[in-house]
Amino acid sequence: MRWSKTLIPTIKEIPQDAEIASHQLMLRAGLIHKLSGGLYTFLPLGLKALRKIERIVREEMDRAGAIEILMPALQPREIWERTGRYATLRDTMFKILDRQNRHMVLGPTHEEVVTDLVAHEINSYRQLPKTFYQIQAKFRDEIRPRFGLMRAKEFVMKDAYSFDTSWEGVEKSYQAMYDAYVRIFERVGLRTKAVEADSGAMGGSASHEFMVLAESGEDGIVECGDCAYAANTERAERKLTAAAPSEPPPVTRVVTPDCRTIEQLVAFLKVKPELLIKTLIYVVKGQPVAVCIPGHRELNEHKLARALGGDVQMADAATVEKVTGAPLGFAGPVGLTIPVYADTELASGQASIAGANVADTHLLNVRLGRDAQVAAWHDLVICREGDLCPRCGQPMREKRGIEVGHVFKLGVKYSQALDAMYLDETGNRQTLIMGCYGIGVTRTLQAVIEQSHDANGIVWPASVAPFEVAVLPLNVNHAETMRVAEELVAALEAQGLAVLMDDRDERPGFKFKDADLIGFPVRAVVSERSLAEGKIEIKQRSATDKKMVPLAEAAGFIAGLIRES
RNA sequence: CGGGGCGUAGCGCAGUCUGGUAGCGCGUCAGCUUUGGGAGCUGAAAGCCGUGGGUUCAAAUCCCACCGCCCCGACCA
Repeated sequence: MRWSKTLIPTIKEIPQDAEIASHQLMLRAGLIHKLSGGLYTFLPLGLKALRKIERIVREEMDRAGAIEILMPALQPREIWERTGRYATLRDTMFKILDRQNRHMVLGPTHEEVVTDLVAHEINSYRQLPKTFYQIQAKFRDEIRPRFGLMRAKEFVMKDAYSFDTSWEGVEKSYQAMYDAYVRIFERVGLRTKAVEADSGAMGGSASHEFMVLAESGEDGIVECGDCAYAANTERAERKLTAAAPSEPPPVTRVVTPDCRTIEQLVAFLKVKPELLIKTLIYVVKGQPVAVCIPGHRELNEHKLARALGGDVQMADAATVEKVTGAPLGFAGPVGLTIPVYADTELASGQASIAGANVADTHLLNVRLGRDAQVAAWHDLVICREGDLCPRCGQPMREKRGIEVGHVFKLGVKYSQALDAMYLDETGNRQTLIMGCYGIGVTRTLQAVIEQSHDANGIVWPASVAPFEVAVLPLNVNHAETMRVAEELVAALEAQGLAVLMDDRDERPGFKFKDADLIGFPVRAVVSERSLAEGKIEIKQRSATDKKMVPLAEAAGFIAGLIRES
C-alpha cells in the first residue's frame, strides 16, 4: 500500500480532547476519528489493527472449540423483560421504536438472545456441551464515555456463552475460555493479570477479570506480594490484624460545631481517623439502614449489596435527617431505630467516636454491640494498599488496571428465565448451566497502545501492527530510489508481510517522525546515500541501532526480524 | 444525573474582564529555494466567534435559555 493512496491523517499537536497517552496516539497516528462523544470511525490504520486482533481472537476461540455465530444487535425488548434485566439495564440500553411501535433495544450484551437460540435449537444432552461466540458491535448508553475507545457507546466485543449439563462441565468450559484468553492477550502483546472479580449485574457465582496494568486504568486491583491472590478492589477481601478488644468507659458527649466530615472532625478533635466510626445511611429494598465503617475507610457498595442481598442506594439528605433526627454529618449508630450493619474491623472496638444524631455533637467511647445493637457484621470496605492478603496474611499492593476481558460462571439465571432445557440420559428435563465470556476488542486495541508506546509514538507488537514494515524512499523524485523501493515492497509482500510505502514528497525528517508516531515494527529507508553502497537501512521501532543490509538480502532480513518478534 | 472546565478557520490557541472593522501558530493551495529527524521566503484560500433569544446606536465580548465537548463520581468489555 502507498501512503498517498490511503488516508492517514497524522497530527503533530496533542489533541486537546484526549487525556491519556493511548487516546492521544490513536488520534495523532490517524487510527480513529471522533464522530461525537463515545463514537469513533476506524480509519484505515485503526481498522487494520482491529482486524488483526479479531483474527487472533477467532483463531483462539476456534481452537478452544467455540462455535462462531452472529446474533442481531437489534432486539425486541420483550426478551429482556423475560429475564428481568430490562429493569436493571434499561438506562444503559438504547431504546428504539419500530414503525409498528414495537419496543426494540440495541444489544448491550447477548445472554438473552443466545439463550433463546439454545432454548429452541438444543434439546438433548447428546448435543452438549457447547460454547458459542461472536464478534460484534455492542451498544451501551454509558453514563460517561471516556478515553476514546476505552469506554465508548458503540464498541466491538467478542462475547461467548457456554452451555453445560453439570457444574463440573461449567468448570471445564470456563477453564477452556480462561486459557484461551491467556493465549489471546499473550499473542496481541499484552501483559495481563487475571484477578478475582465481582459478578455485578451479570449475576453468577464466580468470575475473573483480565487486567492490563496501567496507571490510567479505571479499576483498582490489589495483589499479594507473596502468594497468587489478586482481586478487583470491588471484590477483594482482607485479613484483619488481631487487635486486642478494647472496652471503653461509658459514652460521653462532646460538642463538635460544624464538624460534618471525617476531615473536620479529625482536625477539631485532633485524633486519627482510625478512631472514628463513619456512619452512612443507605436505602436497601426501600428500607433505610445504617452502615458503620472505620473512619479512614471507604464503603464498598458491592460488598454491601452482596451482604444485604439487594440493590443499595445512598439515602438522600431528607431521609438521613428523618432517620437520624439530625442534620447531615452527625449520624451515629447509638439510639437509631433502623438496623445497623458494621464492618468487621470495628468489632475490636478500637474506633469509638461516632455521631450523636444531634446537631454539632459527637459521642466518645462508643462500643458497637454494647452501646448500639449491630444487626450483622460484614466485610464492607474497599481494599487498598497495605491490607493483608486474605489467604496468606502478607501485605497487598494496590494497582490500576484496564479490564480487557471478563469470564463468568453464570449458572441458571438466564436458562431458567428463558426455558433453556435439555433431556438428560434418563429422559428428564434439566436446566442448562451457563457461563459467559467477554473481550472488549476495541478496548484491547487501545490497551495495546497504552502499554506499548514511547515519547515518539506507538511501538506496535508485530502481531497487531497495521503494517509490519514501512518502506521510506527518501527522495521520491529520484528514479533509482523509487525503483528499488518498489522492488523491496514487492519482495516483502512476497514474504507475506503487510507493507506501507511512504511515497509522499516530504523531507526525510518529516517521514521519520510519522513512521515513529505510527510505530511500524520495522522501517526500511531507501536513499541515494545507502544506494551508493548497494544497501538498505533497516531499523526496528523498538531498537535504537540501524543496520545496513545489502539490497538482495533486505527482504529476507526484515522477514526474519518480524518472525522473531 | 451531581460537581468542575471549555466551545473563535481543518488542528492548537489569543481576543471576552473594560462592547466599536476577527487575529496568531500549525495545516491547506500556488511559486521559488531547500532535501537524513516535523525546512525557509513570498503570496492565497478558508471563520452563521456552538445555537436561539434579549440588552444596546453597536455584541465573539454583557444577560437568559438551550446544545455539544472534556475532566471527577456511579456504570462496565
